[in-house]
Amino acid sequence: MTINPDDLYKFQEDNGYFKPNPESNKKTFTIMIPPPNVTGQLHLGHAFTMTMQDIIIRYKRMMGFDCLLLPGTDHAAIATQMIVEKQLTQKGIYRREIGRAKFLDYVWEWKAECAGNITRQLRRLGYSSDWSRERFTMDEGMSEAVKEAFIRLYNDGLIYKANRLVNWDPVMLTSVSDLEVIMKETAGSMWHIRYDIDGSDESIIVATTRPETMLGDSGVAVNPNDERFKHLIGKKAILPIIGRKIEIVGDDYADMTKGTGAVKITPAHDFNDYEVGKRHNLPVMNIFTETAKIDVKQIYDANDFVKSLDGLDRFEARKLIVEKLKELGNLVKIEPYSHQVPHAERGGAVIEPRLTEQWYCNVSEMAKKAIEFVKEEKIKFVPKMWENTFFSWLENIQPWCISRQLWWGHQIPAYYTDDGKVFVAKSLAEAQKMAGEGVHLTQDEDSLDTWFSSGLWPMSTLGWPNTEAPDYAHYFPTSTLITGFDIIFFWVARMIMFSIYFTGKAPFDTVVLHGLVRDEHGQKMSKTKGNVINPLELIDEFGIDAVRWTICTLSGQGRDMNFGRSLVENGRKFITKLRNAVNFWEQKGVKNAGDFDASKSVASTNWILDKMNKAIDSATVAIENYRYDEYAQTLYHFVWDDFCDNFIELSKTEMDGENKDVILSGAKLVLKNILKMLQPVIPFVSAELYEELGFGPAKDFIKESFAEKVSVDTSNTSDIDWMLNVISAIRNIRAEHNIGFKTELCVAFKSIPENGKNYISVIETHTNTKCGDATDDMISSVIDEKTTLLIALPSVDKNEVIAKAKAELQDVEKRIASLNAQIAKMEGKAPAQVIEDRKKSLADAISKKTQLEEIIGG
RNA sequence: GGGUGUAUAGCUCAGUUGGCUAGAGCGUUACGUUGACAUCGUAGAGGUCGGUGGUUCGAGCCCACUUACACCCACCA
Repeated sequence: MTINPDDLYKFQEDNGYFKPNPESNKKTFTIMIPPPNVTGQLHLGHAFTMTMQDIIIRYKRMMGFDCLLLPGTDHAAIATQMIVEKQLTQKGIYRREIGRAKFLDYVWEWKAECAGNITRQLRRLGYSSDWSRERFTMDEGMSEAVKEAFIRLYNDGLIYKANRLVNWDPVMLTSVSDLEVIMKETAGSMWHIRYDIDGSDESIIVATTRPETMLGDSGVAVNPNDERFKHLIGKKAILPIIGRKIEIVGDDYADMTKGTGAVKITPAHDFNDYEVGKRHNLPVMNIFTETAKIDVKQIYDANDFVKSLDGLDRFEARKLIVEKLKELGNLVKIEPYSHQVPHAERGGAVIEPRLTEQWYCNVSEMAKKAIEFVKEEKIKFVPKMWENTFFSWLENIQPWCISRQLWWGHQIPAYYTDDGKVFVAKSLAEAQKMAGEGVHLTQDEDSLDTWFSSGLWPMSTLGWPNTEAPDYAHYFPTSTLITGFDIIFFWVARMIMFSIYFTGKAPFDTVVLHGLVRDEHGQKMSKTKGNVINPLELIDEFGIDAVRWTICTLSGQGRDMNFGRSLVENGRKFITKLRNAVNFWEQKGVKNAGDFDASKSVASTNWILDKMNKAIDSATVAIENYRYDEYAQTLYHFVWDDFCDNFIELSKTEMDGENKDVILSGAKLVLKNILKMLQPVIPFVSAELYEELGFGPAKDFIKESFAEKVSVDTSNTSDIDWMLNVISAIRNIRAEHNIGFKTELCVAFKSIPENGKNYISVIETHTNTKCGDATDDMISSVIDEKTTLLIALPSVDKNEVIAKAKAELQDVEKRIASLNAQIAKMEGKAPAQVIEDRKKSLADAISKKTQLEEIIGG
């Protein structure tokens, strides 16, 4: 019987298995999804984040917490608007022509389709979230939260309007925040241009990477300490081409070591120049349209040449201006120059600083609080190193430009009278009340930065601003946030700031940050490289459990994760191994085995139960510390090496004897706990096997408690470890001497209750002999504890054994010498325990030496 | 320019507060496999832990310097 994961998921979803139960008085554990953008499909990075969350949630559920995993999506203002606009443009539909309302209809249509896809994909991942609580950052409750937050911040004086230079995207025609600007190293040129000095034979040479902006120059800055130019301060330079007289000012901003030491000042198109201009009262002249084309209307002294540039793109204009300068003889030189050019994160347009009026949010106080909370460990970062990144950003935080000239998003709840008075209110009606009856009001056309609403996510999804909302009261603050490090500033920091500001509480107590998902060789996945892996295709090919398992093995230290198909193949192999082990025990009748009776336990069951206890311990520590990789590794090693390779093999020789019952019941107990530990990672296969082994219906496995340790007599477990070492050593010799060709060396293990000792027997069996047939009469030699295994192999050529022993003796002697030296140096300085250990090693080595000498001597 | 991270086997990576002879998976070599194994088992080979110097009885781990790569931030001359 196999179970279709999608069917099991659907059943569990339909029957409320993923829903929390606020009525229960269990401790809550809550994770909010980092809402994926409604811009397309989920990628592998999403699969990682979501699986990491789901593993923790499933684990915590088994640990007895009332768990809420809340799903949802983000409207992703600029990204989504761009995608939809692009699609419409291809169909010959233009946003500006159809107008805001109609355009938004299209976007909502797209959103519905896209969010539907995303949620379907999340379900296929096995994301055990409560879909009845699904949210979207632009749904009604969210709007309520956004308005409330905006109004409160406005009333508190933290949100305000200001006319400043902003990062302007001349393609999307909107402002963007500093974070949305990506600096790209770009090969360009440095143009050295000579500006003559008014009323003098002198001239000054400025260097620039953007000659076209000279049309907006209103000054030249030199360093006041620069002996070369000191005397020019206060004089005027004559702007070539136009002939405008512009002031030469002394300002520290001018760096004597950079360029020519003199820098042209274009206050309207450069953030630094803007500041310099302000300091020296230089005029601000905007020379571009909103699409970054030359706008001659704004250039009061434009001559015919400049007029001929009207409407030209900035880069086109650059060429013509450079030509002109060359022609006029003002171009001194051109050097190739590589520099950082700002690009829009979305769309990639070259950003043009532009003077506009925008809404800002002053977050400096919030940032201080956020830092305080993290320093006081009210919020912990995993891994901790990200705290530094977090601090350094918050310590230098600038006012956040929150308005966007976009249609898709939360429209700013500000209303203007015809004469420009502003009323900030939740609705037109409320604004009307404030403004007075009959006053004509229009709402601000702009919308909010998408991160403004997602910054409220952990609160707003639960019902805030209604602090009485049952979910908010019960599940806020949330527990853990799991997301990529790339949105620490965009999202994590904003959530923390907002939550503290509005509720006084941290939105979560732990932030788990993971790295980027790369390909097998650590290369970034990109379409151009063709190494992008679609998670859904992987699921189709390998099954969701194998994919989840692989994700788990790779999600560890918060570093980048290298993902390749071969790793998923390994995951699939592990699952196959598990199935085969279950299959083996089923054939042996484990289903009908009774409860494990510790009083009848034998060495091998004690041994495996002891290993199980240790596995439970280390697995628990691993997952509590978000060390998914260690969790997976612990289980892998326990299942494959301890349980399959050793316990199953050991039990084969015992299964036909009087210990059969206890072995089967022991195996059953171990199997159940293995499945329980695997449930969070591979929920579907584990559920299927759970049912197959008769533990209960697959659908209910998710509700099981987590694996628990059992009390076990460990007095004779080391015998098994010793024996495994013996077996391994025997095999080593056998392989080296090529003994046992066509035969299998079977090592049987037997507990004799009469004398309380464990014996092992080394048996040469023919391949068609059942392993389980090993019985007393097949024992060819009985080895007592500590007897060297070499003796147990009568068929070994004596000379070879001696040769080998001689070689080994040399190593042992070296080791004894080294240990002696170490111990001598340590004496009185190292901890007693360490010295003891070292002495024990020395004793072992000496005893080994004696044995070897006996062999050689004999 | 400032900051962070990484460097350990052919590849991808683990390695807790320093402590016995540095581990895993894949790959590789040899042997075996019709008895749970869509393969599996067993064994082997493979490492002066990026470099130099230091602290220590003892360093992959701590300190200083250094090299290479990656990423983040920063005022585009």
